[in-house]
Amino acid sequence: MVIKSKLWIEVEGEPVFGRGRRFLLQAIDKYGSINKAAKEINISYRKAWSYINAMEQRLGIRLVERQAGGKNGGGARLTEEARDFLKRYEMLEEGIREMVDKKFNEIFCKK
Amino acid sequence: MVIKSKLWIEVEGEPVFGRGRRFLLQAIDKYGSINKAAKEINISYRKAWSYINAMEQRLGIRLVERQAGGKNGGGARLTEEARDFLKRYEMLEEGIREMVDKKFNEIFCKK
DNA sequence: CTCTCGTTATGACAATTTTGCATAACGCAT
DNA sequence: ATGCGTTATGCAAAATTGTCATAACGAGAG
Repeated sequence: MVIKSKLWIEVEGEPVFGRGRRFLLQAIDKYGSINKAAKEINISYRKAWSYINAMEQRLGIRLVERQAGGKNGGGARLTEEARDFLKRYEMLEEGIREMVDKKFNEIFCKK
Repeated sequence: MVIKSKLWIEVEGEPVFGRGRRFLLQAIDKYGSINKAAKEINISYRKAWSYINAMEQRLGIRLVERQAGGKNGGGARLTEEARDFLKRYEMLEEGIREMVDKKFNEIFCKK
């Protein structure tokens, strides 16, 4: 029996950011490619692309600069806005999971 | 832009308890009927029934005593185990949402 | 005894969402 | 021109979720 928690941000009732999207952006930053990033976190390119589009549309911010074709086939990189958003989200997530786990253990396991 | 959080308990990778199931059990306790409880929280009886079955099977605990037919057509009531589980879950949930909201405001709204 | 009533119980089908596949377009390098 | 690895996107398949219809139940009324 394990505890799970999820944290996400919504705009107009639609999710725009959460742990999965965080990992996706981080991986894009690491590889400079949506394709490689999607492989890294085990989702399809299709899904990654959908995520990015939805995020950008909902937030009204450009998060990922993309180029199809060119050197090495092209690639993608994060905008400054994306980095800022990512940084804040990381701060938000920090400590929450640990707190939840601790509480769960106290209540369901100890006694 | 709003923050959302979710908390649930899994057994063998399958969800067995969360906020929705909590409301369901509480409503069953209140009305003595799965049917009425489902209406109260706006889910179909079918879904409520599936939730209960899955919970009981995964936890290996009987949570809801049911009777079809009889006085008033029958009904359902929580077992002691269900009440205990419910109580612990309420303790677990308590304070977490508030903490998340506070953190979110500090990070995303203040500045 | 038979009928009624409001339940629980379940199967079958419909609708929606998610996932995966195929393919086009791009632009630099060779 | 051709090849390469990307981004971009339509479409179908698969999985999930929701809805509806209907059976069974058992006390109580008549």
